[in-house]
Amino acid sequence: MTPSTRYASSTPSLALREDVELPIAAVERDTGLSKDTLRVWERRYGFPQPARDGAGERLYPAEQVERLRVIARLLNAGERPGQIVALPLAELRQRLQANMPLGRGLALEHEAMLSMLRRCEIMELRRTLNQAVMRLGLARFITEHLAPLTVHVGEAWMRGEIQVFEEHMYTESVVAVLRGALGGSASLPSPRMPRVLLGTLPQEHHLLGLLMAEAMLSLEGCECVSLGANTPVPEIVRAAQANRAQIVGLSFSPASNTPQLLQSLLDLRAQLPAEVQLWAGGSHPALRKRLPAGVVTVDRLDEIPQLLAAWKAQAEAA
Amino acid sequence: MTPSTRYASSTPSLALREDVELPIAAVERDTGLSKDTLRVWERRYGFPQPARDGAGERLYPAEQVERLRVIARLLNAGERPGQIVALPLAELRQRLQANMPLGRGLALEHEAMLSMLRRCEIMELRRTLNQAVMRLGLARFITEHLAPLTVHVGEAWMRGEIQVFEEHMYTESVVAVLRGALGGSASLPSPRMPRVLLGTLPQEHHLLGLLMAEAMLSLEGCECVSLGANTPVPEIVRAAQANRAQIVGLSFSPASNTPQLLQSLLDLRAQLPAEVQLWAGGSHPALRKRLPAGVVTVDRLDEIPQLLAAWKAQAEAA
DNA sequence: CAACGTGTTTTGTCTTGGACAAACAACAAA
DNA sequence: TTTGTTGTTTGTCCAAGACAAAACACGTTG
Repeated sequence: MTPSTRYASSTPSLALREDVELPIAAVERDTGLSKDTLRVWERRYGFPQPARDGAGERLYPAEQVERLRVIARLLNAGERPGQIVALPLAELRQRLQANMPLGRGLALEHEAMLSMLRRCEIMELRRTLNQAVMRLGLARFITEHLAPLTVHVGEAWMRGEIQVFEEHMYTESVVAVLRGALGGSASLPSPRMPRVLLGTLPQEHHLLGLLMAEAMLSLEGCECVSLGANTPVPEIVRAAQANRAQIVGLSFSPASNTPQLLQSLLDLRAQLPAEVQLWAGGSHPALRKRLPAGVVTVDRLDEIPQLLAAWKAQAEAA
Repeated sequence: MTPSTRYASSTPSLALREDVELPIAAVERDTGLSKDTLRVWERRYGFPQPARDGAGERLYPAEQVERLRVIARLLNAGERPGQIVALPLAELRQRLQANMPLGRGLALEHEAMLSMLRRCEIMELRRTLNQAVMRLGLARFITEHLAPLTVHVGEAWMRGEIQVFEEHMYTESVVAVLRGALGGSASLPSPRMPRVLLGTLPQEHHLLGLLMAEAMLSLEGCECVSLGANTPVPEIVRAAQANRAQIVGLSFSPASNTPQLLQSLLDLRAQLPAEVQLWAGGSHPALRKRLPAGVVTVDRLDEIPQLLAAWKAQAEAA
């Protein structure tokens, strides 16, 4: 029923070797490029050029899959297939570097936390984070520490400097700290503030941005209902209705693809009542450009209080 | 890049109407059935039978999509396509009812919580959960309340009695409560207890079971590192190594498919050092059957203390 | 009764090459 | 700078056939 039932991740015995060859379904899963796209690239650009198994089915060498992964990232960054698919790996890597906004100097404290992450000192990391919450308060902690640190982790992952599992560990640690901090304070929602429904669309698994937004909103007195990651558009509409939400907030990491993002925002705006505001936030580049009418861009987390003030003004006018 | 860029779920103005027709990519997204499968069913079983647009492309009426959704659920429950695809909707619905183990009597308190969920009284739900934690303590709360309630929610979802967004809201609420409770107590890990690495494999998004396990383990004094949902096998191996984990715990919801589960366990067991125990838990039916050698089954959450005792005994012998 | 082969059927995925519409770039005109 | 037009790029869809893995049914053995 689901893709890749047949082959799974079967690397019989000598796993973790880098010379394994993946069938097309596995490559689709790993790179996010559809089977159709993989085949048409092969026809048009001559890459990838997978080997074939006994039955004539494609087998992609790990090296080509890696190259495809880099290509997929560049596509996300706005490059076009015809320009880059045939390029050698070194050239691709170079362009990736050029495209990155190249991380500015990082605070010493942040460096320390990253080093804890690399050394897998999870408990120590959590303790440090918790102390920072205590010292600065939750709001300042998020806007001044967590947001930039998370962006930096994301970029380091894009550059391949951080392993996937380290990024997972980071996410889990931050979730634990934030939820712990939120649960402890147990701020009561104010009746004057809006009910906010939060979520991310399908294909979008990063929920750190969402969680930080939830924290900021809760601190301002909003009643937040989160749907977590990966909720389809019609379900968000139903949830907004059922919760009588006054604002719907979505979060987009740089990973999600632009046309789908825009289309979903358009759909959502069309299906939500006009009096419900639609907020879009996250570090996706498309959010800096012009969005569909009636979508509020949340550029930075520390704008949230102002945006809420604007909402209140508008609500009182009506 | 990703599927359904072209059509998305574009339902221009009259949204939520039930007579819209969806293109094949949208149906794939909505039902989880691949485009190939949809086409081959049409060829073999005569259903679905989509209309065609001007360009000869399939357009599925909403009614057929709904029927496909029911079919997909029945497949998950073990039925076979040839037996059910051609059946009318009423018959399908009937089988869905028959297949369910029909929830045994539910405690009044649980009924109350479900009704809060349906009425979207999230804050009330969290408060009730938090009170139960206080009253019973975290361990009893989890084994006696949360575990059965979560199973019940999962079954209700399978039966279609609970909307997707309601299930998401439930998950988020429980995560908030559990993380809050864990963060508050901040139990220090004991040096005598094992370091445990937790995670779920790709395609497995349900992390409530994992979180409950993490709570139980932490209460026993284990140092837990969670990778969250959706971590590939090789990354789990790397993480286990980097964390010097002594136990690796995986969680499987009934949704994940059996052959992939078994293959992954086999892979993982082969790649982990022999002295690292591999635990598999969750409500997936395959866990009740015989698993690969060297995999410990965690049938119920309240077995965890005994299993830990066994681990300690074995560790001291070596 | 469980466990293990063996043969048959079911079923999802992969293959091919062609077609086309939406998205994009580039240039022209208001 | 904005707006419209033209040409190119690019991902998705279609068709029917082929095949291997999973599931089933059955008989046999421990």
